Amino acid sequence: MHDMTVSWDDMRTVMCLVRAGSLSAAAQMLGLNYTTVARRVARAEGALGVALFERLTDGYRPTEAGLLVADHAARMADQTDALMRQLQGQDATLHGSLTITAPQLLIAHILTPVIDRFCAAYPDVDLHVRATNDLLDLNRREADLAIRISRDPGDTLKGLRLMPQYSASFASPKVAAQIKADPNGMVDWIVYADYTTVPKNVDPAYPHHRIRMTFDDMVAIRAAAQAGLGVARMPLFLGRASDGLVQVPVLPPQPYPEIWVVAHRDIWASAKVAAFREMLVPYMRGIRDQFVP
Amino acid sequence: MHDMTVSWDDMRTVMCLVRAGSLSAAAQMLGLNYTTVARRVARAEGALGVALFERLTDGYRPTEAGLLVADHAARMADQTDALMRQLQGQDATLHGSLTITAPQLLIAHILTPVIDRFCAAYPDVDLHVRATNDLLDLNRREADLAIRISRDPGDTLKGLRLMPQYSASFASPKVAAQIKADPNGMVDWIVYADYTTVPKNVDPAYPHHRIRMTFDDMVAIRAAAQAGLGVARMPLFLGRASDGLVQVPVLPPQPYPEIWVVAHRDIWASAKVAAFREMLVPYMRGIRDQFVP
DNA sequence: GTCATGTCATGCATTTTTGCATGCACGTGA
DNA sequence: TCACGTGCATGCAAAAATGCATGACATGAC
Repeated sequence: MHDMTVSWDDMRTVMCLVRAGSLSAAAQMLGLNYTTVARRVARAEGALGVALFERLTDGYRPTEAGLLVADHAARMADQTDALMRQLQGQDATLHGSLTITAPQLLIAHILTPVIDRFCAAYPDVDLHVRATNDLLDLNRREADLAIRISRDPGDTLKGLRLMPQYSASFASPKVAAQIKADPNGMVDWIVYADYTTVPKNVDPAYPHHRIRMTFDDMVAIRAAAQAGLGVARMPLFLGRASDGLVQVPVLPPQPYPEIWVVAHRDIWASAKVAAFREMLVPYMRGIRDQFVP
Repeated sequence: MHDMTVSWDDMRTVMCLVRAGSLSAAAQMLGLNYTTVARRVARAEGALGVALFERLTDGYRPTEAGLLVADHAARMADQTDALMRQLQGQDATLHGSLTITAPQLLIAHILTPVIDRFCAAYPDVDLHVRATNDLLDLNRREADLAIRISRDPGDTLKGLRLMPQYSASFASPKVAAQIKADPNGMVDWIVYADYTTVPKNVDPAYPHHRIRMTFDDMVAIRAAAQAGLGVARMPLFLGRASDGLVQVPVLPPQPYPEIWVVAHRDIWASAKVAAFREMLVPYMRGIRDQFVP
């Protein structure tokens, strides 16, 4: 023991255990049995001659040395991520796996035709779609290509602006009729997350506003608006595509974050990513009027 | 296959194979059977879905992808090296392994008393001495501490100047007597490696010189001088300490590269390295007159 | 041509690693 | 207090990785 030669995979295991906090969680990350994690960690400690964890009843807590190992292993993981990207970037084939991500509602209302067409055109590509509002880490290849609603394509990422976008106010036809009948009445708003104020730039013709409720999810906001609970601000494409909603003039169309397609520089030009982009970009150009007033 | 999850140890194996050029050489580097190397490489290729090597009759030649993997693995290796140094640097114990390196002749004629004393004072330290003129890579922990004859302590290394040093000309007593008897006679030189000229700054009282032979090793040069084959330039400490050699005035004492003790910054302050330094430095101060005129 | 030496591939036995099942310790909440 | 969940250690059997032995092939020396 104490020969200072550790298996690199054992270092990776130590890193996962530090991050996960318990043997079983780390094992799940690695797709291993937790017993194996425990044994690998013990082996690493033997090889280094240092205790890397304190064994507590509620889990493994890293020592200073354990944190040091995990830190260096994290940088090794960065190297493997970079390698995978570069290999993927060199990949000139149109088969194998391609993972894209986009916000839930953009996929549901806008992107399904492109996805459908892409699958038909490239049947050998194994397309994975991750519909989430979370910003997946393209550096770690959680996705190869992302369609994002954001002004910022990101630092190590390459991006292309697909579309300008506007938001406006929408409500159920009944609520819309009430507002039209009585502009001086109280307008009830359904707002996103922790916004505690009514949107700015509302039309002065409608002087009275209040926030009736908040949600942290746009699907829920839309459902509430559809149910007649109030007025919601949302992107034009979404309000227009939603049954049971009509645009109301309370909030005139406002600029909203643009739609971008982004990918890591390393894989931007790879065959599968390029093929998807070449289908996506003209399609989005063709439906521009769904996004602007 | 082709799931893009490679074992880190397999990446290390690929790196070694790229560097070694053949399965057996790589296996020796890793302390493995060459069959294992071949199987790990095959497994990595399967996982990445890319050929990493061309199998030729005279060895494995890396493809572009293979070089890419090796490159990233090399940076991972840098991380492990840094980790080992930092762990070692934190080590406050006075037992375990300590590796020092110094030029062969410096050890033989100067350092043995220090080494002896150190082993006596710290019997729990497992001292390894690497007597070589090669500059071992302290970044890769080929040694923990080095005593070097060089003006430059190195970039990421920390150094302390131990001693200024001078060289001079030495020869067997018989040759020395001949030169003294006939300063105008031909002085035969034994010079180092590919030096094709007689040392500069020779005393003008001895006008005729020629290079009789060259060696690439100082031990051999000294032996030749001792055998009466000619005059050799060497550090003062070496000529003075060698039986059968006397200083000759052909070349007056010249400044020679200084003696430094160097270690990587990360481990300079570690207990064992510090303990050795604290024994080495005063000892060298006390024998200064062996090195200067 | 023949031999020696280097390379790699492959089948088989051994060693090592891994997963599973069981048992134990320590909390939490009924 | 007692059941229950979570987290860990350990013994044993299955699975995987490894080493060894053999054979094929190319190259260069004689």
